[in-house]
Amino acid sequence: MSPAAAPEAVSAKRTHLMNTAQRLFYRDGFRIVGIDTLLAEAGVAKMTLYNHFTSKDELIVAVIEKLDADVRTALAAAVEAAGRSPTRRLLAVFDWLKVWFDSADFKGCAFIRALSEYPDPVHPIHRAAWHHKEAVNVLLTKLATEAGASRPAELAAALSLLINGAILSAHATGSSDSAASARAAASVLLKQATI
Amino acid sequence: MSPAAAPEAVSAKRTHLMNTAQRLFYRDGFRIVGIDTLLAEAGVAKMTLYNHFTSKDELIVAVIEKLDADVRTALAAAVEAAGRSPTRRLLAVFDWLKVWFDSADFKGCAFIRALSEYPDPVHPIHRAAWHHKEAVNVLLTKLATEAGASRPAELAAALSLLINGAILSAHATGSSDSAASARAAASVLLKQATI
DNA sequence: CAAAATATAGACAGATCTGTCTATTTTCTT
DNA sequence: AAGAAAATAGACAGATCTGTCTATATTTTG
Repeated sequence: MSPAAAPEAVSAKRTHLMNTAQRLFYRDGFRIVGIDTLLAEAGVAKMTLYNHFTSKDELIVAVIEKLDADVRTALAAAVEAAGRSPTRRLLAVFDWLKVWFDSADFKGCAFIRALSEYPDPVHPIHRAAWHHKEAVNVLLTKLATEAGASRPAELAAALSLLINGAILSAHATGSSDSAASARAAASVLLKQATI
Repeated sequence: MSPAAAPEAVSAKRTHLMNTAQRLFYRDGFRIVGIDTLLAEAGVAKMTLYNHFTSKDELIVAVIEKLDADVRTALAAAVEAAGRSPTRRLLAVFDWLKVWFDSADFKGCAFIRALSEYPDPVHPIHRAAWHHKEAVNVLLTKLATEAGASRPAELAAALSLLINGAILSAHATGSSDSAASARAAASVLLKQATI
């Protein structure tokens, strides 16, 4: 009724475009998927895209930021579902990884792939992708603190390395074994950090 | 004199082309660097390229395989230079990482970036890149065995995750700190594995 | 219902891409 | 010095790319 009553869903077309973009970019790659392919798949006119985004790069950044929010929400939910034991909560991250690795359309990490497709560290897409990894690291630091690690930031840094390494390995091998390797290593590091 | 006397250096032009390709691909990316750009930079005719390689993809695979050999040689040398202590030899890998991260033109790992630019796991470029990571893992397993790890393959797997995670982090942050994080974690895991 | 905002199809520009072909020149080998 | 092999420049095809523009149609809003 009054202005600013309905944020509306931002725009159905915009959302649909971003969903299709996310799916195609993840399946085939950011650079290889062209605007025309995306528009045909989404069934949306070209000018609609360019009315919502000034460029393909801006669309990619928007997709990455949306995915960042979604992944963080899912990860936080997985941690919550693990109960109250700080150790279990921390290790739940690695169980969550395994489930992800075993999912049908798993093709690595969209953020890591974005970092690599846009290797210039000052590129907005590169930065947006890394921002997600930093956010996850903040969560890990919190979990490490709650688990009583003597130097939580240090433990979280190591866990981040294990996680990203495990994602890479799972992508290349098609196996989810790296989740167990990472979990086992994380468990050792956690014990060592809480002595 | 007799046939097969001189493998020749395979071909000076071919080598020069591959060197230029490696440099440009690493600097800017495999997909973004076009054949024409590469040829202009190398000062080589297009038909020379297509006489040595059937396609751009084949050139990329050749570049990756050459880089694989070079990196493995450098890594082995770094290990040898670390002396005879098995622990020192294993941890030398992480010191070598730090030097690499701090080098002027460091832009992440060409193999990881190739994996991400060609995300389809059956793509020849993806496979060639992963082959390198497997070869490094073999070296790590050997070092873990010599260091007396009870389950060397398990330790090597964890070290591989730390290494690849550290490379990603160094690329995105521009800092070599992740080498120290990975080294510290590796040290803990090694001690735990040799109790 | 009328006005304003949004979406449409599709042509278009201009650049780029990989790979092929040809005709000429340079380099190597004997 | 002569013949074979390798490299050259550059045109060319045909496809693709991002982004712009226009004129029409649809949807939303007051």
